[in-house]
Amino acid sequence: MNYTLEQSQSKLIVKDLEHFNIKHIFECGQCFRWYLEEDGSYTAIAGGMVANFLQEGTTLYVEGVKEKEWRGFWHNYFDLDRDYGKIKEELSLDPILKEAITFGYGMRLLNQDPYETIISFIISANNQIPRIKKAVEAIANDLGDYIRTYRGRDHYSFPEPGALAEKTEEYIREAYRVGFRADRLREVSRRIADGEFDTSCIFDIEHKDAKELLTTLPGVGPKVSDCILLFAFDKGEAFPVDVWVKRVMEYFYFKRPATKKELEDSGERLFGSLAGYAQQYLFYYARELGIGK
DNA sequence: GTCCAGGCTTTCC
DNA sequence: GGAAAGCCTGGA
Repeated sequence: MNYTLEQSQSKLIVKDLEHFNIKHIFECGQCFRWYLEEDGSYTAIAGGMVANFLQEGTTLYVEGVKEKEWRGFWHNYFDLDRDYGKIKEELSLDPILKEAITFGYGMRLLNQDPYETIISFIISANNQIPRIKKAVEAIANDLGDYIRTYRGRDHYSFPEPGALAEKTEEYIREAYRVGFRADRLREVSRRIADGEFDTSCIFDIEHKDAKELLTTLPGVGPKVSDCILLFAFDKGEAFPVDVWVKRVMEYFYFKRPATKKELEDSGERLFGSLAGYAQQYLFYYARELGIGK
């Protein structure tokens, strides 16, 4: 993408951002480590950094990030090498998606840390976004490294797998309020820490095989697996079917109740290799408008 | 092999 | 008090 970077005193100014809206990006449910500040800016923790983003039009004011860090981390985190204009054009051939894209025009799929994403989405099962955010934050505050204090809040990085693997199920359940998910978090962390499960190889295998491999982890079913693949492993064809996607697909496309398999297959059938992008536009659209509820 | 009901922790609306 | 970005188990 052709944008320009400017360093102005303590802030980094990113100009001429296209297909980029910080609210759409953080509030489409793909990421849990962010805070909406009173001035409408977003503070996010990623890559061992705490950054604050305030968007005005196509300009982004960034606090806490140096130019080198933007180029070395945030550029890729925000998926800025991808041509969203082309993706949106192709998906807009579908009239329903055209509407969803008009609504969430600035959504981008973040490239997030694999382990943090795996843990976050195991926690997401049968859970609500505010609670998921609290649990992820509690884990980081307890086991992560202190980064800095910003607007009165202390921020910590997300820990390495070994840290959670060392804790007991009881401790994890009570300290982070994750209920029945506690032992899954411990076991998955242990497998990754011990090298039993190699996350890096998932980048190199195709979506279907990657999904099968991830679902061998306790707490990772088809939906959670597709979320992890879409948000951390660059698998744009992954189509996570959650309650909102079920609602929106039944409401707009099937116009009747659909089976689990019909819903899972509909991503590839309707949107092909862009199913994951379609899913995000539809999810944001459905949830913000309460469609099918 | 596939499908489905019931249970699961806790909090938020 | 029901619902929540579901998964796991057991049984048909």
